[in-house]
Amino acid sequence: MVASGRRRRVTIADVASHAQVSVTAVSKVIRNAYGVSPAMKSKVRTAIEELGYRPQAVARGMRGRTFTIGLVLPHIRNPFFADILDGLTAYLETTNYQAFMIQGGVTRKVERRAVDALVDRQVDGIIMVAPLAARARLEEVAKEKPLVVLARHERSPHYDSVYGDDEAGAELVVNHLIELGHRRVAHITHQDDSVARPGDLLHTIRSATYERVMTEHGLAAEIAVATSFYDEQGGYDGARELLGRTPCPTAIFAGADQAALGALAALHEAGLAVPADVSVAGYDNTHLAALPNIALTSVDQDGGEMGRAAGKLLLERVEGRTTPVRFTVTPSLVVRSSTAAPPSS
Amino acid sequence: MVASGRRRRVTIADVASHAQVSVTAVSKVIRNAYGVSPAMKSKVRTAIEELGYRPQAVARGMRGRTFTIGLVLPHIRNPFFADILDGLTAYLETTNYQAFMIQGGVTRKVERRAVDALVDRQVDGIIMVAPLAARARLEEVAKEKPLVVLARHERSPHYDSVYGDDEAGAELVVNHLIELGHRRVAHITHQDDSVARPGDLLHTIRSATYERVMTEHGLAAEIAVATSFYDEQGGYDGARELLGRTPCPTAIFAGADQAALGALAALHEAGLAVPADVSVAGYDNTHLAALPNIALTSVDQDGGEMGRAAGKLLLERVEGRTTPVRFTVTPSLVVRSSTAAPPSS
DNA sequence: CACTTTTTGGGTAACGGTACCCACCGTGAT
DNA sequence: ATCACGGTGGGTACCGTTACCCAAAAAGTG
Repeated sequence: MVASGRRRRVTIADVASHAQVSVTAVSKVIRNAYGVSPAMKSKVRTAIEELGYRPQAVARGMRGRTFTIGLVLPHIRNPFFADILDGLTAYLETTNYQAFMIQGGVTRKVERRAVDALVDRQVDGIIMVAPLAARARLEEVAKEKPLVVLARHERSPHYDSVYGDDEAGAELVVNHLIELGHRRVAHITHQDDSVARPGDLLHTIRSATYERVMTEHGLAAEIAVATSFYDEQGGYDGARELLGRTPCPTAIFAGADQAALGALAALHEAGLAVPADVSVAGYDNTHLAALPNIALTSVDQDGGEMGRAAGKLLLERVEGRTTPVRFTVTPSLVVRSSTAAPPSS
Repeated sequence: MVASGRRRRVTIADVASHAQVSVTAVSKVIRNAYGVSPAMKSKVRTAIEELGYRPQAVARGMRGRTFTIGLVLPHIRNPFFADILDGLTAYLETTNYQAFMIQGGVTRKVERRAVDALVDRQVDGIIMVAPLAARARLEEVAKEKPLVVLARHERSPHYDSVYGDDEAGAELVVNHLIELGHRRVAHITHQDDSVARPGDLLHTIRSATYERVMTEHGLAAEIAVATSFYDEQGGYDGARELLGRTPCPTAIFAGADQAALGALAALHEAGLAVPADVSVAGYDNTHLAALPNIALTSVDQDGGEMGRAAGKLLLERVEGRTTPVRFTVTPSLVVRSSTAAPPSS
């Protein structure tokens, strides 16, 4: 009645007395545990229905599961993350689990707080997308909760990994640009607060692959890398830096679509036409890349599939699996009109 | 030791025995309740420190608060939502609370599931951004948990509202376009699964204001509205529909930046130059609008401020306030080069 | 100095479920 | 008729924390 005195929730005891059975019986039915007759089952089900009972996850969590999993995203500005989330959500809809999202942010400290917050709230498992933490820290986390790591090329015995084959993807892009006739292909890469092994980070793999492929084509001397961030501002800054060098590149491979958008902006501002003067390619094939006025050549990797896989692997771990599993996605190149042969000059 | 037997967490009892005090004392210290001597306080603090104790939110939730609040976003594809989330997160950092995000999706059914999931997990309060639910349903939710509704112009006695002055914002845009000399100004609006009163929905307000301002300028005959969605595809479709009409508009006011991006794409595809042939304006002033190659005229409303305000109001309610509060943000127009005088033809 | 009041610390019953264990029942085999 | 047994239902301790209550000690009062 009082404003602060919110309506008391229906509990398992209410259901039990309404159905004239024991609390245990109700619990068994909702967990569909062994040892309940069909008659009991339907009697309890009816009572649950009639009272609109929903078990309180928090209370369940004290003894067992909360049916909650935590998704740690660096931020929600990258549409590619939205694809991952959608895939995960779609998968979880077939289960009793719910995913909550929390921002891992741009520093390890914030990321740690986010993970701690999830652990403190007894989630049943955690999915971390492109985490900054060192591998040792991830294994710590995995010791507390089932863990799946997305977008890092690690294989730990203690958690599962889901990632795209960034080496193959980067190779597709760089080869594409070189085949078009470009020699001065530049690259925009990312640097953050991460302390993972460089070889495990997707942006490091993309940039290392860029350098390798350039070298393999005898273009080692043309290697030009701008280090900034995988976001619009980063791409803008990176492109400006590259354009300031002499000679100026005829193609830019941005390690992410978001950065590619920033690069397009910088090129526009510099009065350079795309692709007539400079070609631009990105990575992730976000839906913005498909817009006709952007028409960005990009690497497609199925984010939805990655999210789905992560959810599936995580629940397997929640159910008890302890052997590590790795799930990889093969990328493909989507050529659009932001890339073309270099100016003939 | 066993793989499934994860390390037992440090509990309040461990802290108590380590500090040689009672469980009650520890509880009092972490809640900083009344009745603890400074000596006791420091003794307990040290023990907590030494054991690395963190209270388990789930257990706290059984008696009181979980220190968790739930944020229901329709989706995470709109960068404007990211601004809101950042503002909220920044505010909550000054408190003990943590926000978890969940997708409300595009249908009322999914939204309901999301809210139920939060309630079942005993969050202390809920923030819903642009909810689809009817007002009655929102009041139901508010009966269960403290609630703040963002981006809907409702004033309920049972929850708080935070929104921008969409009437003022829309007026700014339409006036701007008319002052530039446009007469055939068209509008792209949004339609979804919502069953709120039209007058409470921001997109309805924006479109109604568009019609009102047009009429006030004697342009009632020029009113042209395409109904689709506030996203890239919706803007694309809407613009194509508008371009198919005769006479074709010289300016398009898209109700959201995301839709404006789609409109830009459609115009580009149709071979029309912006702003030479057609001017385009959006709403929300997302950071994409600021990119030089997009340079979208848009309405700025401080999403971060809205998120912060929502967090503050919600915690006030959690603390016991029951009188409704309304927080509004005054928008401002940011003119960029996507709008100019109409072709002289 | 006796007596009240305040301060400080602790015991313990909840909170809402789960899961272990036990009792009962009817059946089929001996 | 006795016994063992799978199937079914229920009693209850426990999960980690809070908040109510009480007791003892300390401080203040006449």
